[in-house]
Amino acid sequence: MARPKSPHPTELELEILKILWQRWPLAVREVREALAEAGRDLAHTSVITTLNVMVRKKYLRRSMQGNACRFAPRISRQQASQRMLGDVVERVFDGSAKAVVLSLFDCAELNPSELKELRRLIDEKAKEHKNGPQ
Amino acid sequence: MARPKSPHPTELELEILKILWQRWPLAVREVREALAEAGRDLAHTSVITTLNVMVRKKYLRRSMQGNACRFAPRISRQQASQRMLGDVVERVFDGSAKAVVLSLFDCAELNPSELKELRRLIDEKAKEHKNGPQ
DNA sequence: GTTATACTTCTAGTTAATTAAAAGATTGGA
DNA sequence: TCCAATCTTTTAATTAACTAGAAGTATAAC
Repeated sequence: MARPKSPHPTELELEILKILWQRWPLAVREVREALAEAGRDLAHTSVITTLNVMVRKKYLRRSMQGNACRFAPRISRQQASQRMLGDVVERVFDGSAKAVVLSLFDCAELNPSELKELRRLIDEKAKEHKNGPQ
Repeated sequence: MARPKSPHPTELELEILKILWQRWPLAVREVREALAEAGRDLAHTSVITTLNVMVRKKYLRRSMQGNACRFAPRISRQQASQRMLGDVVERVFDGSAKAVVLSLFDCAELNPSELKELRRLIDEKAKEHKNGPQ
């Protein structure tokens, strides 16, 4: 076997998805401009190549508008985030949500109001559990 | 620019780190056996190559025992996990711990006792905040 | 002393990811 | 009509990751 392909959007692919999650469908030129604004200055052809790869991977959908292509996301932000987090939870933390939260305390500096917010989220989830998932 | 190198241990590298976090230092043969037990059956030379790459990347330390090499981790499990999670938090969730926890609810099925445990963790963290970090 | 064993280093082949030049196609104006 | 602009497709170069054969070295066995 050789280099295995990433099961998730790569760095550049994620940048592109973030752009398209905000606004779609976009022409290549528009994607390129947004990337440049985000500090990623690529040749037009580089952007096309990457977009077409992402279509092959089913991250994007491609449609034609005249002679130009337009691209739209095929996976939602929630879907992608959840899969990427789930992968880290499994692979790195062996599935332990507790370990994740503990690590989160260290890597994201949380102020008291954010902690309060988190507790509220958990209480809500616990209540939902008691009443059965809707 | 070409393919950028991963800022984190790759899949295989993480598998190896997990083995060495449990028990170290290990000879190549021992690492190979542990990998095989985990379902990853590699040639002896493949294991050496990877281990040496990991030394170059400073993930491992190499020492000699007679004519054989022995390898030990140079980064802790906590360090690695935190960096990998932190990266996902930044890149995927734009730094929002709240979004991470919400996603965690969906990707890790949490039973009521686990939720209770999580709340305890948060309360503890909040208290620590009130008293100032030690 | 030669041979088998156990280890290493060296070399190299494969695919994914990133980048972009070269070339081809279409359209709109001068 | 032909040229310029604007797209695309095709081709290809580079590096990381993964894998392992070939060859070299040293130790142990007979």
